Amino acid sequence: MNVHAKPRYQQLKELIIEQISNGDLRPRDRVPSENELVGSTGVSRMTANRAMRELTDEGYVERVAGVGTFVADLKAASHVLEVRNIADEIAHRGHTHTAVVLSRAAERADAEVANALRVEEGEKVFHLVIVHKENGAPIQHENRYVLAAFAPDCLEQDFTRITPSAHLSAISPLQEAEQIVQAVMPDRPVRKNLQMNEGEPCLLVRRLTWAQGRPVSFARLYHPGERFELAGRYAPPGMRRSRRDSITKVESE
Amino acid sequence: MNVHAKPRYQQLKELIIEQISNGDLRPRDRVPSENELVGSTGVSRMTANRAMRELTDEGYVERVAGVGTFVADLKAASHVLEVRNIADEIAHRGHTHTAVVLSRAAERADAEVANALRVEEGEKVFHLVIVHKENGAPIQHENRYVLAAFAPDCLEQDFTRITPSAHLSAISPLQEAEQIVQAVMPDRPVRKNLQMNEGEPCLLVRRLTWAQGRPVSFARLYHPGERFELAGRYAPPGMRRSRRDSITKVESE
DNA sequence: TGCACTAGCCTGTATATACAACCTGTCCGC
DNA sequence: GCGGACAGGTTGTATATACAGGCTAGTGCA
Repeated sequence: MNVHAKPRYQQLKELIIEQISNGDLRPRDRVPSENELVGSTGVSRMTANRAMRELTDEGYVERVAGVGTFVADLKAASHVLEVRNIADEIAHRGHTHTAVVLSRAAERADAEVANALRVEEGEKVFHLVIVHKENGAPIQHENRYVLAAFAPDCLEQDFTRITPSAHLSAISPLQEAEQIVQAVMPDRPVRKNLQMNEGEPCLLVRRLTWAQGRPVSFARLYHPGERFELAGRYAPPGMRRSRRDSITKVESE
Repeated sequence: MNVHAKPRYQQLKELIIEQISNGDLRPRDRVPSENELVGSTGVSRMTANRAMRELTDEGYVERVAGVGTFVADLKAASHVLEVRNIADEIAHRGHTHTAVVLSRAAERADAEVANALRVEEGEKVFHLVIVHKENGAPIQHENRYVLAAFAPDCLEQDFTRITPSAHLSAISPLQEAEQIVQAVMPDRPVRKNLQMNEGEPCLLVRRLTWAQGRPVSFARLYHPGERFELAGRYAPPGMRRSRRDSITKVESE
């Protein structure tokens, strides 16, 4: 084997992907079994197994023990948006991130917050309002509630230097998140804090974050419609494209 | 080995994940080498290799040949939104999808479309305007341009039965997509077609789709702000959560 | 005819072995 | 003192082998 050649399992994967792409193999078609691939390509069964296993993980094929391997149905159009930490995004563009803490307080959860965080009404929470700026232009109005029990020293943090999200991660790795994106009209305080024109819409991201098996933080993130874009790049499972290609972009000025 | 036990490589993965979760292993810490794992757990090196390789794919650890394996840095907050085919989404909710084709025409690409599709100005494209409805309520205004060379029989399709996206997939599997989400105010025709109130914002998804190595379609998808939400659920790489958990949801009425 | 069993293929996992490529620290010669 | 060669550990890949367990079709018996 040529030293500079791609690994065999990778070559085999690309061979199958090529046949799927150009129509030689269509959805539901049977893919040669591992032993057939051993016979036709000369690799060992373990190598064929690895290739097919990775194609399974990547969504190209489906396998049934005892039956065979089949080309997966097209997942028609499933596109992905990646939403990154605001400070990281800004840094990634080489811009400077600053933040202004408008308010920080310990509160009792009202009905809406309690419902979002899955706790009893009246549970102690910290309430933060922060405006994030990119090169001085306001880009995100963060209205966040943090479960006090999870982050007891939350109010002592310097949120001009560390985002609440980063502080939460530092306490315990974030397990998962749910978020909802909507277009809304900002209320007056949000509009003024983001220095938006009247009649301009906001992109609103509502995000619920889990850690240690329970929701620990709920945030409403408002972004000015004219200056903010969520961008995502999607490649089908296994195109071996770096995850880092997904970016979130801001149009500033 | 007990017949009913989980595979050994899986047990080993969970062991490492547990140590990362509870803080025994912290980001940048060194993870035992494959040979050390062989010694401490009794599995073969190939089994340890598979476990660590999958942990790498799933983002828990990073490996450097010749050096070792290290716990990956927390990707602070990287959240994902999955955007699915509109007809699938509606069907998934058990609602009925209908579509109205407002216009279909062969055109020459103007500067903006040509730029988006990376072709020369004047290239032949098909232009479709379709309103998608969920249980009768307009939910998406689709303004799409399709490269004529890629889908020559595009204008003959019955787009009340098959979405343009599905038709494109049928020609050739879609390779990748770029999309940008923004909050905007609709122009008059869009507002009327979506039966929106004046002053109500739109969620605008601009999507560029690749197939066979080149962009083949560019679409602007407008959604009424008050009735539409993009929802995403995110779990860190390797939580073994089904991809299907990610949903896009519409609040209807 | 109908049913149970089995042969044979398939995937899934586990192991031992081997070699290549990569990285780092050390030792030796200049 | 400096630099290069080298040893030893690490990951990455490839193979042969083995056995378990799932599924199907066909055989053969009642």
